[in-house]
Amino acid sequence: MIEISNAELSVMQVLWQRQPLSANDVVEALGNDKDWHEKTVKTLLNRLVSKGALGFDKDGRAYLYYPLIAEQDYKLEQSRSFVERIFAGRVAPLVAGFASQNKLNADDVQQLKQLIADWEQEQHHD
Amino acid sequence: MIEISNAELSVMQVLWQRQPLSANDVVEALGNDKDWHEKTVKTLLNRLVSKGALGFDKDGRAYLYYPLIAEQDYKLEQSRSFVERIFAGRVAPLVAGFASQNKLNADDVQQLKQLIADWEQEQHHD
DNA sequence: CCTTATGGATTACACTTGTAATACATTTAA
DNA sequence: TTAAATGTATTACAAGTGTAATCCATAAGG
Repeated sequence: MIEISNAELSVMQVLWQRQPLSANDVVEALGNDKDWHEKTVKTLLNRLVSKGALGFDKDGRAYLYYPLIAEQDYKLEQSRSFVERIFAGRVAPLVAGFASQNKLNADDVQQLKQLIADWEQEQHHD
Repeated sequence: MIEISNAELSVMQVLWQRQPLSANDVVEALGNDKDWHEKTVKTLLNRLVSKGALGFDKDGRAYLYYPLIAEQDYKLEQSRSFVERIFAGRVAPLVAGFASQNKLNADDVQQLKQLIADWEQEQHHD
């Protein structure tokens, strides 16, 4: 899988939200969170293109960038490898950590319950 | 928080399991999984000491290394920052990803249910 | 005692990453 | 029509990382 660095990820997030975008659009979209020079963002765009994470179409002189890898795929793979690395592949201990730090709210718990219900439903089908 | 690289983390895991250990013990313990030269492991030990992640006592000529940061603390912090970076701080979507890939087993679900039960119990106390 | 092996310390070196600056080719404005 | 602005491409440069090799002191073996 393509390696995307932290800084690059921020750029990907923008383009996962809205695409295609010109370099300037991306710079602007990042403006709120990041304090990056325009040149920095362009470097990141370039690197992402080199890595095959972004593609672009030409729009006159400018480029319009779009993601070549799906957000879902990327996040799944990252989760898998993170949980593998840190928790030997088990996700429950990670959630336990959140729980222990009071980082779970009612929404999270609601969603988790739903996931569990779905999972159990699934088991019955087998 | 101290930054620990991937390779360094493998060394930490060994010492979190058993401590203190000599450099050679660590090399040996890693032997199964990693195909690292002894010199490589010693470099990693050195870097971890520089970073303040490991300490050591002298045992004659050799050093006996031990962790200076707690496994729990480290993993909590890593989880927090990972989930922040990838899932905007919400843990449920991560679990959903695992669910969608059939990466949840009965054990995981059992543990999650328990966590939820504990969480709900906690709410009542407030 | 002298040589060799062994432990840690220092050095190496290419690649990635964060963070731009500079160069170069065109548009566009004056 | 010429200078300034603007887009991309190339170059920069230090810090971190993976992966060792070399150096140096000393302990241990012969």
